[in-house]
Amino acid sequence: MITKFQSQTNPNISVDCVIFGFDGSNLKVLLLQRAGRDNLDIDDPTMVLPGDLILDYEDLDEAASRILFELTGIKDLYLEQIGAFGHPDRLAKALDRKWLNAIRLEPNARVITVGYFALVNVDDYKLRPSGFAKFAEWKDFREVGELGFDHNEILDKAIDKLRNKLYREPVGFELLPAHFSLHQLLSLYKEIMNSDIDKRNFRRKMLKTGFIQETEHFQAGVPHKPARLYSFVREEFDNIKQQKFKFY
Amino acid sequence: MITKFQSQTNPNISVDCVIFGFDGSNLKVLLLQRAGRDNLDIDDPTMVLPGDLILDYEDLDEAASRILFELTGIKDLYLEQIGAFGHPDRLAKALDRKWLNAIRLEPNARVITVGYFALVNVDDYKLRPSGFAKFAEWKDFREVGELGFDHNEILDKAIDKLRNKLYREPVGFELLPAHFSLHQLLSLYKEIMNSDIDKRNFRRKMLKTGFIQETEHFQAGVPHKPARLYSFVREEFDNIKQQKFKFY
DNA sequence: AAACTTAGTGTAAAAAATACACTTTGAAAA
DNA sequence: TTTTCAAAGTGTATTTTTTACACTAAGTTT
Repeated sequence: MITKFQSQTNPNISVDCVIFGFDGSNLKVLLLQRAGRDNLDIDDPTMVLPGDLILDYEDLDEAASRILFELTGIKDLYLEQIGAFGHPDRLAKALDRKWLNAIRLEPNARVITVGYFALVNVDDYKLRPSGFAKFAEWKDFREVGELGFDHNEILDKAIDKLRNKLYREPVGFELLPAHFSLHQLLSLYKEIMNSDIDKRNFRRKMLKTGFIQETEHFQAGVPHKPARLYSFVREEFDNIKQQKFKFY
Repeated sequence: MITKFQSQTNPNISVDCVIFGFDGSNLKVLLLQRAGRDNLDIDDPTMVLPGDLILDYEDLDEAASRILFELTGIKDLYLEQIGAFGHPDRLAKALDRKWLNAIRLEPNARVITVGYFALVNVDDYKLRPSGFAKFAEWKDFREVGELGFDHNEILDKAIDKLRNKLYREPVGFELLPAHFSLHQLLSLYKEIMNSDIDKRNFRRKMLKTGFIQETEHFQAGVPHKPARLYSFVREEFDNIKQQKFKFY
């Protein structure tokens, strides 16, 4: 990912992706170990977000899609820009510099990065682990340590954006399989929003929205009453979307 | 603005600012005519958002502040990043190319721009019109025509962000004088949100928030009962900010 | 003093949010 | 086959919020 096409890349602009996944109880972030053992002989255990310099004729969104595809094999996943990060010292830590010197054609170039967050269904991801998977790790978002570059800042912003988004639109479905139980959905909301939500009220409210559709499928292989599975009907949501205005 | 410091600028990264103002009934955007008559002999009537390449050791926010200061003389104004815009063809229109060739040291460089929106109190702005003012224009945001580069796209995104922001936080105060009537505030909300809002309900709701404080000042020079003026108490808002979670 | 213009106010009805606890169902174990 | 276990699934009453709606009050101008 890193050394390929280096001559066609723009040395000043990169894209970094925060890939969120949900394992049923915790919100996870996909992290990479910066120095893949076999690419390089520098010993650098730093974890980072997946990212790369952009190619010369590539739009920013395309660059993000490319990086995500190379990493997960998933083509159409939910992707949203977080914003640009451009502090002049964002690449100034000692280990960051060492890595840049080993890897980049222009290690001293100033780089602005554009952050993205992606939502993936972890099950899909497991289907085609890429060559990177060996050095990739799903990490509980609350337990992420110090990352390379300014990636902690990007991650924080991503979480913020995700919360804000979920507050306004039902993006949570992107993190779940096509058929999910209301319990799964509730857990997801609780986890992302970091708050308790009443089960009965949640059900009522969700079902009333009209974009959660009952299916004929049920949970399987559980040692208790299996829950009915539902699916998300995007069209219904799109209809409803003309939200009422509500101000502070 | 444009020719100054050109050798210290990064040729690949610029900042563009959408400056919003409110004249009491309409939301305005500050536009510049791209070719200042006395700088250049190219005849280019294209209107654009104020913007510039960033300086080598300047953070993105700093660059936006600098541009805003140079233009308006205002130092501390509300500023928020919109995001990065990087389509490979964003500078490809014929007039855009002509302008770049006339102005830029590296006219063919790919440029990613980072958009910002700023909220200013138009009264403050009037106090110190800069040298640019002659070629600057406050334009009703609904009546902006075709701008240079991809600036229409940036403007659209800015309006979107502003609405979203206002939906969640009382940023409207940034557009008003320190003392304002509830009527002014209501007009502002109606205009930005593009919707009718009931006067009595608005008053009640606003006053109940606790961050609108009654002052002893009244409107002056109006041919009718003068309205009481209020002020915004940021601290109160900050206290309240731990908003309840509400989902779709 | 009359006319004009905007400021400023209250109530009732509907909708939404909240708090709260027991029964049902299927699988597994006894 | 019965019992146990674990999560699924359900309803109601109260409070809060939202909405719709029209007249009086207070200055200024004529």
